[in-house]
Amino acid sequence: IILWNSALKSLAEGDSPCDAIRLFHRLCDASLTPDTFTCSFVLKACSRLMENSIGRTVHGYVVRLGFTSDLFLQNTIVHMYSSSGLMDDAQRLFDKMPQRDVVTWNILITQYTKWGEMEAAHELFDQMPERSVTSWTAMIAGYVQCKKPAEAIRLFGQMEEAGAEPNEVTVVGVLAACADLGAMDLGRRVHDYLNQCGYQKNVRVCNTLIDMYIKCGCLEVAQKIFNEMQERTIVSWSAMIGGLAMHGKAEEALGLFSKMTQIGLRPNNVTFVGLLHACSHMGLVDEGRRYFASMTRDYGIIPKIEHYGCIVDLLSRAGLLQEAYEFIKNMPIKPN
RNA sequence: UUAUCACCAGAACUCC
Repeated sequence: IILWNSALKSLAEGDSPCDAIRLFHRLCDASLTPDTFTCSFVLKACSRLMENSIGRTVHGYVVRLGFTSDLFLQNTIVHMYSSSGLMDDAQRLFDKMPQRDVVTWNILITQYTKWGEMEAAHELFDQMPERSVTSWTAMIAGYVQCKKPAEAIRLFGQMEEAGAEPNEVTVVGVLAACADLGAMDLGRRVHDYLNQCGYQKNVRVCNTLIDMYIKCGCLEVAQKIFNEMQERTIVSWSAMIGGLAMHGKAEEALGLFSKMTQIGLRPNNVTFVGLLHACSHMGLVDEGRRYFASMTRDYGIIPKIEHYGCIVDLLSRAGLLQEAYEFIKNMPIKPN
């Protein structure tokens, strides 16, 4: 069963979680008895696929196998229901659980925020017996995601008052809120703080810092952080390219893009939005068209509505209205 | 041997 579990784990965490479910069925057919680990991996696969009907079946197995007192597994089930849209089922299970831990609460809080139900999330947050850093972070990130950055920052203040230590993930949320608000003063303070903690080595932290400085109009600092990063991801590059475009530095954006491809990093669809945006603001019609073509030809990226939007924008700004109109009429996807 | 919670980048319109 251990071997099966290991295989299940990697499938559940890989890019084809439905294979984990298939394997689980084979395991059952082979009349092996799943243990708690087995169940947790299938449930994880279900969560990732938003497969709540299979998830419910697995929940049934868990009950039949007598695993209901395993808190770890119960939490996984709460996660499965809530992340796949069945908040009511999740809440019902939560309500009748004989014991809960901070993770149980965090899961439900996070999922309420994901579905935009900040009031419900906050109510749970107020009710929970003890809060971990994750609880605070989940709420802060939730407010950011719901476009309430001021609330996020207010909560961050309360977190400090409560004496909880923010970690890397927390600061990402706070920095994102600063970016949305253009609150560079607080952003800088957080930046100082994270330098002291050594968090500046974290790629996601740096990416968010870059984004924050860009949104606050401080391109130089963003660029400096980008240059000094020990390791960059596609997000780092895309943020920087998009930032340069945002500030009218199309040449530099295009230059950075070619540097990126030279080192063999593959752009993704977001990178192309930034690039096309740069072209559109500089009136680089031909370049824009070339990048648009290269996107699919060289990188196999299927353009989405936002890419078509960029081209329409590019053509229209350049005064090529007729062509823009033709382009819309010929789009293979439905224009919005 | 293995399991559960939080975090990063993107166009156009409006406002700033």
